[in-house]
Amino acid sequence: MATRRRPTMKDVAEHARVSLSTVSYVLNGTGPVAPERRDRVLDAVRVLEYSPNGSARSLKRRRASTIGLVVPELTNQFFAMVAEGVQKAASARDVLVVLVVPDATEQPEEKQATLLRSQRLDGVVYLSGTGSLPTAILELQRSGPVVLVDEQIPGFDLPAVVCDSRRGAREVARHVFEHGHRRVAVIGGPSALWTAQQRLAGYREAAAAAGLDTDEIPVLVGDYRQESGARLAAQALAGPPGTRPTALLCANDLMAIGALEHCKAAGIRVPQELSLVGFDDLPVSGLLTPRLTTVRQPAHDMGFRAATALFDLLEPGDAPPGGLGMLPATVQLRDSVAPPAVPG
Amino acid sequence: MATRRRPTMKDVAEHARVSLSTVSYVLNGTGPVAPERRDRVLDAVRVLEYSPNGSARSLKRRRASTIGLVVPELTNQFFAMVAEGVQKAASARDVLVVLVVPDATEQPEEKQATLLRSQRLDGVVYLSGTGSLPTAILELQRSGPVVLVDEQIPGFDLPAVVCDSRRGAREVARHVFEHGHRRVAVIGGPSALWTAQQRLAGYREAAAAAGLDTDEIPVLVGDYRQESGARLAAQALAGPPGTRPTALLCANDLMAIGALEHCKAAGIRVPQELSLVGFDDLPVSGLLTPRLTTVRQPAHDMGFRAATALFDLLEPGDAPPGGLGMLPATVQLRDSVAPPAVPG
DNA sequence: GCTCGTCACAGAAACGTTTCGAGCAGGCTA
DNA sequence: TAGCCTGCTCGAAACGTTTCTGTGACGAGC
Repeated sequence: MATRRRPTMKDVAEHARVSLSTVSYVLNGTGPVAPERRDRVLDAVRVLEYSPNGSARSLKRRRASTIGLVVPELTNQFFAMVAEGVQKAASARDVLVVLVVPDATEQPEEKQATLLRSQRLDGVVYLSGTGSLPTAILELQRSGPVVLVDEQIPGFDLPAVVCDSRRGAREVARHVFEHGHRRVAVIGGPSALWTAQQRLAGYREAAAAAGLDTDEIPVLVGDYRQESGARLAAQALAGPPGTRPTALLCANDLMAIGALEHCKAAGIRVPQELSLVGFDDLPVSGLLTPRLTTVRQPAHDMGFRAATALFDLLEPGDAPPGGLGMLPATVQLRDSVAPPAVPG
Repeated sequence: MATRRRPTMKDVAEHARVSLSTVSYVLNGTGPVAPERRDRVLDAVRVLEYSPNGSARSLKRRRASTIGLVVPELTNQFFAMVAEGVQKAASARDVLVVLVVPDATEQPEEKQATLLRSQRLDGVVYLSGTGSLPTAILELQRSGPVVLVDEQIPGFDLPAVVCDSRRGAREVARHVFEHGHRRVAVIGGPSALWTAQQRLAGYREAAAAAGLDTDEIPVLVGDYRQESGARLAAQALAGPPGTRPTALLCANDLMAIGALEHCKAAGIRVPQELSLVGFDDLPVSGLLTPRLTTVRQPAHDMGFRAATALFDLLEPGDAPPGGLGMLPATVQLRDSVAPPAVPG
């Protein structure tokens, strides 16, 4: 017995004794079809177990019903949460989400653009994370809509869903300064990234408001990964005891966790000897000892909004590219901040 | 100026003054083409910025160069790590990975099968996680290759990449019993899942070896999520002090973390008053206080192998469905296990 | 009783590839 | 020189949809 091939619309049409176009009309709900013939078609579909060929459909419709999701790394739970939000918005529209993790690939940037141009993706939600060049985004953007998450490129007004990182950073830093810290260090993100710049700016605003000379605050540049947090914490705390910072402002939770890791290894007690704050509020951050004081971003919501905005862009029917705008970032006060051991 | 349409092979052919088929031969490396004409084609491709239309290609080739990745939830870092492994194997072959998160969707199971039948996915890597019915997998499997990760369905010999959960569970439990614990409770995974069964079996083997009556060990059934860990820990520890278990064997780290969360809230000191072990070795597990004793699964590698096996299945050219087999699970001894407060 | 619209339907032309078969040179063996 | 292979090239037919255009039938209006 020959392996039976998958049924096509033609088979359905013959089985239902109607034309190809009628089947198409029934399946898509376009065009008027008499009830009796509609039922015949639907029956045939059921009997033959027909399901439409997505490739042919994409080819004809000039739309893949698929979007890309570029994530720097999945093991960062913040990205994972955003990804779930994107998934949710997409699945509600029967749109597939293809995952692109540039770091796991060899030729990252070029491939991405090629991918979009190959008509297999209608658009892209882009999470810039560990410091890739934003110029790649512009290249992408030439051939299809791109919505940024937590990123903005000065001078190019690309659609983006962002959080008020600056304000969040300012408030969490203010919390630190209100405890009396005067010598602090910043473990920042990749300086090319908008979030890194915003958070740093927020820290500086708070420092200035506390009467500090912002130029004297050391800024160590990390890559938003745990390892760099540990390494830079070691570096920041290397000086002689009297001159060491009493608090570390980390631009994301992962680096704060790395810093905490270093402190445990080095026998530095947190928060008694060193205060620590992060950014993102990962699910795990509340479980550490001490529980990490940080800033929460509505990750799931950001992903959902970004995807929704992308769909609005793709079908400029009804709504303007809404949903964009600045989401609040809220400080989560917990246990990793305490007054410095030696005030002043 | 009219918005210029995307160039097609026809445009390339005209620009290079060759036929359509010649262009195709050059692009795919199939069929002999004289060097001089080959260069003409390649030039034209560059000049016109041509890139092939993926939909048309898929339609003609009867292959989408896309696989599906079904994950119960991304925020579980174990799944995220597996996903990265899958990504890596796929991107090496220019295959796209579409993410399917049934929980984020409304009609989970039915949609998945439909998806595979629509020729938009060549195959699927399936991570069964929080307890969906394995029967859905069989339905999927009827219309395309499916490779399971950390799951096996008795009676159906589906390709799967698994870890030796049973052995890992046995050894970590033995470690607990060697510390003198006699009253333990199991916080298990969904009983429909192979991993849950295996791990429970491993725990029981160790208990039997320690001379315990395995029937007397309470088994609380969770769903591999943190919340259920916290809830079930509360339940397990509810009895009067003398009868409470002195150790909790948790079938994955997330539930162990939940249990730890409950202990902190309830003022139960770990490991002094209660020992705790998990399974998976999430990146975060070594950072908790106390650091969690658990069993490491090579998550990234599992994902990579599963995807590789899927590709072998899709192109039955060279290798047999290799890469399948049982990977080792290695115990990570850390600080969450100590002798019971009152031995005996 | 004829034309005119409307309503259902069918035919056929795309969409952009891949690939089979045929054609057409030119060099080789008899 | 006739025949034959070999190497390159092209035309054309798919692949399975969507959708434009055309065409009967039918009722209404003069």
